[in-house]
Amino acid sequence: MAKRAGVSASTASIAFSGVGSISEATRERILRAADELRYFGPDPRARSLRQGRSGIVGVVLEDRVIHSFRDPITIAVLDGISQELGNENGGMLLLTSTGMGESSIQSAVFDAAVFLGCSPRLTRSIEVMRQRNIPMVAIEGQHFDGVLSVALDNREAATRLAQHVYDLGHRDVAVVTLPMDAVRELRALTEVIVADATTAVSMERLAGAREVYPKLGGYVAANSSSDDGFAAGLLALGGAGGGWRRPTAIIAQSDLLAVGVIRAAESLGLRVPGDLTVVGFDGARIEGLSDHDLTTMVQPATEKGRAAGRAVTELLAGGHPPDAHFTCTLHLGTTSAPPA
Amino acid sequence: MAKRAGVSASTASIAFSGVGSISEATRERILRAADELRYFGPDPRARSLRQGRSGIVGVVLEDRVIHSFRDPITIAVLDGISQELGNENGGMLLLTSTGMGESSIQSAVFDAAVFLGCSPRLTRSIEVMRQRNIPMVAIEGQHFDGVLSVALDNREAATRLAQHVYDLGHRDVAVVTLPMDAVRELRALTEVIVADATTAVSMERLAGAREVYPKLGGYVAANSSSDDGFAAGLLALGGAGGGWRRPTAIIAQSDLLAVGVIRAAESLGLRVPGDLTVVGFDGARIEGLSDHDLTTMVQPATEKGRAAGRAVTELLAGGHPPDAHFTCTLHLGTTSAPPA
DNA sequence: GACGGGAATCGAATCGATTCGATTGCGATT
DNA sequence: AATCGCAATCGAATCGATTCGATTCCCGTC
Repeated sequence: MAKRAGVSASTASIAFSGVGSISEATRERILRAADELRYFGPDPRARSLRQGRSGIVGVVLEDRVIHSFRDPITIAVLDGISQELGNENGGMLLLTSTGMGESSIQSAVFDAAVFLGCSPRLTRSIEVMRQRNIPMVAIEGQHFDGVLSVALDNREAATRLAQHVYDLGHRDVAVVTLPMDAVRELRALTEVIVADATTAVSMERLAGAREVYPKLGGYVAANSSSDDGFAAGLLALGGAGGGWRRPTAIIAQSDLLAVGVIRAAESLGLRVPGDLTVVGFDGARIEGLSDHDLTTMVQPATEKGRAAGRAVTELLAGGHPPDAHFTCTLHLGTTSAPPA
Repeated sequence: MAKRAGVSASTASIAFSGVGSISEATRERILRAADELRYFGPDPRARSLRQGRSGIVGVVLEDRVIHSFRDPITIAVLDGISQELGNENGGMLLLTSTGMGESSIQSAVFDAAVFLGCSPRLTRSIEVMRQRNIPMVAIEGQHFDGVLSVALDNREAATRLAQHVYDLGHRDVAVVTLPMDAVRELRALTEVIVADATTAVSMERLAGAREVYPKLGGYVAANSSSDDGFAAGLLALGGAGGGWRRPTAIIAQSDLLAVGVIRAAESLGLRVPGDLTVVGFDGARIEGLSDHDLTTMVQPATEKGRAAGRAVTELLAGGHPPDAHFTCTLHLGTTSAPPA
């Protein structure tokens, strides 16, 4: 114990933490001695064991880091969380829920967890954390008992957006969805996939759109990126012959996908919105779409993160914050118009 | 101790960790008992105290989370780090070195640290970590004893890039630099700022350019973003009257800044590269620059992250990996041309 | 049949703090 | 002068595992 240096044992703890009464004299003596012995305050590991607090908040991503970080919504959410947590407390521990990553969720040191998306894959981890009394907050995704939820009106918003497309007069419409499960590859959207889907956001947005277009079909993108949107767009627009009719509108489940779809359309010589209406979802201001102003549902991403951060803070303080709900607003851009 | 359930005490540890010999019978008995008692393996905090390992790698950012995440280079580096660390081990703990954040660097639980940029602000934290025997790796930035360095040939690369501009015939050139210190606002570049600069990357790139243009002046951007580049570009191009001559080329210290400068130029009615040559730095493929192919120095960002990740792994295993050096390659795009 | 070797198990020490109750000492109160 | 109260300090218990050395037990060998 580097602390004996001065004189005492447990008094040093008081000198460093400032909790408890201590004379100014000993305090200084202890700090000076610590300085000479190059002791820089308590060991974080021991401290966290004794106190049961580490100051770390775990953030569980659904994707590989690189994919998550390329998504402007995820970044905005992370920023919102960190805004509310502040730097002082500790930090955000990035974890992923992919495959074996689960083990690290169960063996890592943190006080509270925020899930960015919440799928059945997490069932066991959630049980573990519940048993350990670790507060949990899920931003979107499936509901679990004991997990505070920060939600978005994905379904209703998707309906409103589809209704807008419908009102413009479109009847041949296709959808490009976000990944529906752990499989990350471009596929035609089948009812089997829908039935087995585990990604709540994609399902909700699809269900919302199908309120307006009950038989809505299309493609499942490999990821939420402009390139994956491009690939899906090519398929959706370049379809086979026969009785097939090229859709006059495409509903993309994210702005990144929408941007890719627009690129695909233009590469096929189609004009947006003249020959094709494209709508997105998210309201992420994506650079590189200079010529267009995307019609999309704008979601309050940073606010979601902030709400999650606040909830974590309250939960750690022993409070019982309520679930949070956010709503999207329709942004009418220049990428939607009546069919030719 | 939930473990007594079965029978023993320390044997349970063996049952869970798999280290040591144990009969298949007791092992199963213990695991079954644990399951019934809803015991899900050892407490991470206690485990990390005893073992002196938590599996967490601290990543120290220089900026607020939101700024760091908007920078494609930072993201690529983070991805590289996480690729090498793998999910299994634990996770990346995001910390910031801004202001008071230091305290959290010193009190957070982690086994090794990676600095994304390394400024004098970190001096004390580095001393603390050195004393605690925590391996450190710095990606660019100032050199510190005991901190393994992953470096880029910023200076030489900047010289090569400036030489390219010079060879094209440009003599009236301005620079738009990255932030030079903790001050985050747009300012004219003065020698006072240069003398007091703490951000190694900016200084190196400036010094490199000044090998070719000794008196190179310009503006210091508030951050590395397209918007900040736009603001700086407007100032650099819209300058006062008198003996002032509009530069025929602008050297931006990052691609994001360069994109902003191009936007500024076009908003002033200037053509790139007809009326103005713009070069960047980084080689980040930035969407939204569809019409241009930026001339820039391409750096191996993901590779830097990977190297840092590998170094961390080796250091934690007790090895002594060498410093790493990376070099940039000039990409000749369509934004540089001889002056009119 | 005694002994050596190895596997399975247990007890106790340890990791480095925090915390709570107990003790000491000193000045004020009556 | 005895008592009370309060501030400062200390000892010991605790947080929940891992680890090391010791002990037991069983089997094969000479």
